[in-house]
Amino acid sequence: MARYPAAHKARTRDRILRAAGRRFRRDGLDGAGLTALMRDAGLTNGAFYAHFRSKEDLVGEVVSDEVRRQAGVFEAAATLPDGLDRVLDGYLSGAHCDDRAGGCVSAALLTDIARSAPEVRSRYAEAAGRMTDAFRRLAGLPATTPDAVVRSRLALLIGTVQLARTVDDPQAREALLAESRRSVRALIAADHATACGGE
Amino acid sequence: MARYPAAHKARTRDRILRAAGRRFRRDGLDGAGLTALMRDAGLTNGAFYAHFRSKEDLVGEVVSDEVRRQAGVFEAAATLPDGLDRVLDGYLSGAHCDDRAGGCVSAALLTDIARSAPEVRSRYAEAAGRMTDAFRRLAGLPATTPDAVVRSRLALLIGTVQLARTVDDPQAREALLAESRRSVRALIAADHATACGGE
DNA sequence: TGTACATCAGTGAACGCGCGTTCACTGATGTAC
DNA sequence: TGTACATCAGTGAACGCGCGTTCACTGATGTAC
Repeated sequence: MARYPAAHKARTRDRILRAAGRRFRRDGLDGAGLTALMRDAGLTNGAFYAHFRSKEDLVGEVVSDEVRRQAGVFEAAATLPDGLDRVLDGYLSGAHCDDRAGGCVSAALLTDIARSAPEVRSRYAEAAGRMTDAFRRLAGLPATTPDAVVRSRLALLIGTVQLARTVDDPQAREALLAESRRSVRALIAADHATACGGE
Repeated sequence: MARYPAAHKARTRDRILRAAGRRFRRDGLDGAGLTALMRDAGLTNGAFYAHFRSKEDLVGEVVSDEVRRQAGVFEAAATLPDGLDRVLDGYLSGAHCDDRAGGCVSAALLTDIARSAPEVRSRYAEAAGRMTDAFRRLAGLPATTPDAVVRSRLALLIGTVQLARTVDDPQAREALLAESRRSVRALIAADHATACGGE
């Protein structure tokens, strides 16, 4: 009995997931083909089905993975004293707008995800729960702050980057990003007040 | 010389635009095929090229048209005393989330649009300018309120509906919508204060 | 009013292409002896 | 240590299909006489 080390296949699978993550964010879930994305991963098309049942299966895995990655960014920043400022400045930045392939999956693919198969949507929703919890901690809000409040803050981040990506004029784009940075800070400050003082 | 009345072709073109608007919002810009969408319009595939140069041309026209339609909704509401409340309650509603094919094109297709050809993006941006102006008036804000501020409010509306569409639990979805209704009202109230008071 | 006609909106088959998927195979791997 | 071998990750050609697009054509139209 001879086998490749178990880690080998897992690493290849990870390479496919990462390549797919970039392709999907750049070209859309429908716009990215398996052949191209397998070439990005250094493989040929046929190897795909040794790792995933179907393209839809891959989409679910990628979406779940990428949302968790974003949650990880929030979690990592939450250990820093100025973590929230760093995240807001980074997320609502021209650099993030320019780097669709490497940026937040929600900002790049949320409308694609919203019309995907139920399984993809529910995998997104599950991972988004982690992202919500991470952002709550990052914002220094108590666990009693409802999910809906935290999600609404995230919706502002996500919607802003999407809209900013359609604005070609760099100054107008930066002004939009800056206004949303200001707005989300104001909303979070009010959330703190609500959490402390009640109503 | 015999011709169909000029209005005939224009009406057919409009039927195609409306059918495409629904298909695109339901299935995505890549996911909707011309054959299906022409069938929706009561025509066969071949007739398409008598009305549009290419699918990309159609996408540009549809995006532009649909954003203007949304701007029209805001403009119409602006004539009512409680127009803003009506729009916020309608836009940030479960009904809007459920009606992707008939709802706001930005909420249904913004990530698709953001990665489209430059011409599609610029047509979106141009029409979005009208939507911004309409929303400024609807919110009762003065013309001096910067585009960036109004756009940031729209980003919250758009992002919220997109995110709400991934939330399956009806109560959790409604809570998110309600929180964003509250937040956008608070932000607009602050915008009024800023416009009046300075700073 | 009735008929022949030029126009052109719309038809529907066909095109090449890239898609997701399948499968017979190749060849590098670690193991057994 | 060296060789034969079973495993299985990965190859690459092939599949049917639906895509966007083209084009020779059909047939309903309003006009000319």
